[in-house]
Amino acid sequence: MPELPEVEVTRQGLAPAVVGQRIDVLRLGKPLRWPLGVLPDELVGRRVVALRRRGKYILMDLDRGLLLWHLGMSGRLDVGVDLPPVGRHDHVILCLGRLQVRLHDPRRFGALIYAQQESDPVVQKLLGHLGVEPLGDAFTTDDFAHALKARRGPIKPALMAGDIVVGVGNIYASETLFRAGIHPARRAHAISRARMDALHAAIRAVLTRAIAAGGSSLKDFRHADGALGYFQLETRVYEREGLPCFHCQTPIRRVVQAQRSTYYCPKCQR
DNA sequence: AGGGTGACCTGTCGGC
DNA sequence: TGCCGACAGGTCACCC
Repeated sequence: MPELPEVEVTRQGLAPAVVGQRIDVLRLGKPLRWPLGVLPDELVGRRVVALRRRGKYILMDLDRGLLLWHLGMSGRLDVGVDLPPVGRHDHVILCLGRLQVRLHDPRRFGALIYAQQESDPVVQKLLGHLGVEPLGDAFTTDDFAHALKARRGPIKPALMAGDIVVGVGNIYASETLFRAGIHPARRAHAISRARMDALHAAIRAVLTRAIAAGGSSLKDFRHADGALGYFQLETRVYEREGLPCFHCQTPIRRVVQAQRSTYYCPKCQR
């Protein structure tokens, strides 16, 4: 579910509540994608120092070590002092004083991992191969064009792979390609430099706008405080198969690429 | 090395 | 109503 905007909105909502707080209890429910890597009891007493984001991971820095959170496809973090009773899909419960943080994840593709430091092999295995942050200064048009030139496959899976640029998942890949007027099956290296630049700009614009809208709440996603995101009201092609393109009225098409649905306008995108 | 595929897990929805 | 397949925001290991 959560792509970069949803993870960033989650981080922003969680940070003011948990930074400076001390972990009193950590309870684990059904197993997630990977084991925690430490006994929960050993984390008791540690203090949350900062919350960062790298791609779709949330890095929770503790006064000793760090916790790496991932929301998978269906995960969300709920935070509050008065949350409803624990449900069957609340697989991690973190108590910080009266405050609770819960990882709610029906499909359990999410993860919570502990490491002593960011340079640990466990962390590097997950983060080491990631591309640049799309909203940072390191995401330049020159580097982006250079990386795309080295890809012979279709642009949409290349965009989602995460080794060129992070955070663009299935919704935002379709949306950014629509806004840049690029057909999702176009070979990456064959896109003109001008259109690569347009895609670069679209990635920044769409992700920035999606964060401002609070992310996309399709099924499970909610902010840490339970609020919904509204970017799904602004999508132009995603899940709009057969509906008229907002620009030219041509019916939006759905195709499958690398086993994921792709939505595009056959007239506006070439 | 890039790119495709299956796997992980649970829930929902549409068709018969 | 019940069953069955398709599909859902991610990403890893594995194959060529």
